[in-house]
Amino acid sequence: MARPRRIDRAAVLRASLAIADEAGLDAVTMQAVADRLGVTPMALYRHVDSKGDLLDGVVESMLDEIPVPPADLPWDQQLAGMGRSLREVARRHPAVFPLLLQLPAKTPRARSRREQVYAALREAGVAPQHIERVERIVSTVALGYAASEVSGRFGGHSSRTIDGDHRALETFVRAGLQPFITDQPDQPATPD
Amino acid sequence: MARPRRIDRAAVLRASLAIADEAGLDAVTMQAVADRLGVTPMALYRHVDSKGDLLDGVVESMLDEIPVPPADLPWDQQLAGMGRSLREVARRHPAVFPLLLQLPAKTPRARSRREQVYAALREAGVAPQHIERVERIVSTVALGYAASEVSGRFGGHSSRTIDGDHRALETFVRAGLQPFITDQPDQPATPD
DNA sequence: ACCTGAACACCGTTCAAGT
DNA sequence: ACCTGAACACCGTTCAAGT
Repeated sequence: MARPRRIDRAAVLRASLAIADEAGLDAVTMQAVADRLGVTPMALYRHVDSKGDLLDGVVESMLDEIPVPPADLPWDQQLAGMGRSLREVARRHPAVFPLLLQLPAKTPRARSRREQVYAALREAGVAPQHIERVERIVSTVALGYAASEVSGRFGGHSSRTIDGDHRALETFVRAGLQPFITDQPDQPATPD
Repeated sequence: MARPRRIDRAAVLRASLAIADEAGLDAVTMQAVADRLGVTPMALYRHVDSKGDLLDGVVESMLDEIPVPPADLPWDQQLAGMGRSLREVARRHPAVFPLLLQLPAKTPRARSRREQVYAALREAGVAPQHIERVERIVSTVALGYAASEVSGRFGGHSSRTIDGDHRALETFVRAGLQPFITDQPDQPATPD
């Protein structure tokens, strides 16, 4: 006889993320997650394969919090907007966010975020044969910088310094892109 | 009566790193580390405060493997050389390397690596008030990119693609630096 | 179909005791 | 000073059993 399901995978991931936000990654225990959902630890195994699978799911679920930027914005504002969103997600989930840099970006969700960056880079005039490479670079700076901030790698600097940092980061990326833009013949694009 | 010490902190960190390289981060248990050193797990606590302390030590110990580049090289070759070294360290220690992005860079060792980058950036002509900021950006791309590669975030692409990626990364960084270089008045530096 | 009780092997950490 | 034996609370995971 079929029972009504009391929890599902999404609920498990949500509870896990909440615990990580409140008490850190080590606090995310099958026991703690189960407690928060009002079930026993064993019940979780119907919805996640293992703790590793649970963690992967939690990390990826953060991608949903990055909004799709309006497509009618200029490319540099689209990129800057995504960067800002990324920082907000990082600050909301400081314990989990850094793991994003270790998650293979081959899931449908990761792919869709990547497409957004492709679109902005195309609009910027980046040559087609460089688009994928440049996306990897741009995404890595944004991700790595946000991760470094929330994991305290830069030490505690003031919010004023952090704001300046991000304006500098935007300047850096815009300038770094130049050699890959075709309609700028004075700066040669890298071969291959 | 003083016994001869059979292990020290350096030996503990070395054994831990070797285990992580061979079998991954999860394989690094107090038991496994102790086994490799021929002692009991409890013996480790005289040399590390906790497992977290052990892991921090292992992560930081990787910094020793980055050689100091010859100071008489042009700045861009110094930077490129450090980037290459970083990639080699990452490939030697794929399980541990990504944690470098989460380690507060305030230890003497991290500070000394940072000074090297400062020196190269000064030689490049980066304005003094931008040096620290730019170092954070440049180090983050290099670290983040190497970490992404070894943790498989980019998926398995061919070694040919990877080489192209790194030439592109160097081009990107060189170009991104331009706005922060004082003796290039056509590109205004960011305010603050 | 979904959840639980009982059980298993393993984990990090402590503390008093040995040399 | 350095290492060990014994013990503790906790961890992820399994499997048969309940509804």
